[in-house]
Amino acid sequence: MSLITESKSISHCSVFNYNQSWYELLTEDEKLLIDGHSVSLVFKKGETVCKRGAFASHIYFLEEGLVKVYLEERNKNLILMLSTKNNLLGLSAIYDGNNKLPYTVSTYTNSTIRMIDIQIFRQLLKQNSEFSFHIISLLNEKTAQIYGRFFSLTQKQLHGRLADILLCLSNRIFKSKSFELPLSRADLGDLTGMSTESVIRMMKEFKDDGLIDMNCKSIELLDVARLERISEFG
Amino acid sequence: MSLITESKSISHCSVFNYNQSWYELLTEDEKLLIDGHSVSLVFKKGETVCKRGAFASHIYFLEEGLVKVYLEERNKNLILMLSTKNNLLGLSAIYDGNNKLPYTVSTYTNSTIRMIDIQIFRQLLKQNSEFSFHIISLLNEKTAQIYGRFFSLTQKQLHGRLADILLCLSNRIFKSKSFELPLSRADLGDLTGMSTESVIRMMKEFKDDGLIDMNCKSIELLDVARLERISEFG
DNA sequence: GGAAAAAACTGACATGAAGCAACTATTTTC
DNA sequence: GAAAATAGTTGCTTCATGTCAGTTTTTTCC
Repeated sequence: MSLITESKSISHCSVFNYNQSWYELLTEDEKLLIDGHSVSLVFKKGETVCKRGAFASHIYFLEEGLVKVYLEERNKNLILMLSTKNNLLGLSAIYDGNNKLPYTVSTYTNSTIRMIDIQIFRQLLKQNSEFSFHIISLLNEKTAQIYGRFFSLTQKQLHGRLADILLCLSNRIFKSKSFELPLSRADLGDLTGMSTESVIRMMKEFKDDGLIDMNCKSIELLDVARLERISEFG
Repeated sequence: MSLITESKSISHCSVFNYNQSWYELLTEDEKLLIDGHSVSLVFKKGETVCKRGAFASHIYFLEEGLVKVYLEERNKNLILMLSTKNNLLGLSAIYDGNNKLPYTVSTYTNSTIRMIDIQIFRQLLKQNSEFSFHIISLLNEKTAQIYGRFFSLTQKQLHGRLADILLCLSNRIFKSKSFELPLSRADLGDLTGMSTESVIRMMKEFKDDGLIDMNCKSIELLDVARLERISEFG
């Protein structure tokens, strides 16, 4: 067997969707510690969970809902990823020296978020290496996804980027070819690095070409194979 | 004191430059294990150290030299980061399920790289939580940097992106306002997401504006304050 | 040390994609 | 349930940036 595998094209997806097995790696005592130092809060649609630059006081576990993780500066936004339930957020704030949040998180739908004391989380990482190994694994999976999006947004043009995001929404978030979009066109722009107007124009073009069907917020992918080709050839 | 700090602008740097303190966190036995399961190799300028898609067999510790970490696909390249000595590479390959390298690494200068058996490295991560905590910290620092570049390349235009990379080279790699560039203009393009021709034009513009002095491979930053302003305002 | 290859540069040109302005549709709010 | 705000849409214009084709300079290597 060759050491080099067929070079699969670079994945471009923006969703992170992990299971909660991290919790199962903790001992009973450690679980109690987490339980005793966390609270579950409900955020309404559109609320900000945490803000880039703030001191990181918690790790966030998204129990229910849909959120965006993004960077904002001078009316320019870049959505780093979308996250669905059972996903840990704020892990990136764990590093020596700096303990500020590197991104802002806000909700698309009403969301339930367990806020875990970051000191406790740190302590568990330092004492339970099975747990910290799992977290490393998790961070690396996220990083690989970010790399894919980085490539998509910097190397492909509008068609490819829009195809990427539509496929991603269908495959990873809604797990169906037709779905109701909770994001605005402006959000799709922040996700694909294009202007709102271009999102609209490009989506209309896709509709005219029979790639998708679309009626305001409801979207259906009609020709996935062709979308994948568009995604691949940029 | 406010919980929210002044929102410092998003860092955009592409270099990673850590010390080797990870090694000091190992016990004597563990150090011996690493020593016994690693070899130090010399790569010549321009050689490929590892290739995206290959099964990850090693963690790479750059003892000396300068390398680029990048994605390539269909004659499109994106340099994710540059790395100088005392830096671990290939950590991103450590995740459950998938163990393929997410990027390609090649050298700019003759480089000495210690290749550490990835299974041993994994084992140490699983048994020494101080060590794995440090690796988490390290991964997160890298991720924060990638976010900054992601923002730079997707939200700024050419002036800003070029200013970013020049400042980065000066501050983080060469630690001097004047330096001999080991990268080609095409590499600067892959680093900033612009075409080679645009790199050349933009650098000439910077030279004409008195921001930098430049003579082929040797570059000197003349007006750092103005470059920083250009970086900030995109 | 000189030929060949690679990298750097230049100008003309084409175009992808953003910005703007105006208008409509939909949602929120009191 | 009307008014206000927000989101979606369209055509037009502009400009930033890539592409191409050609020249010059630098580097590589027998």
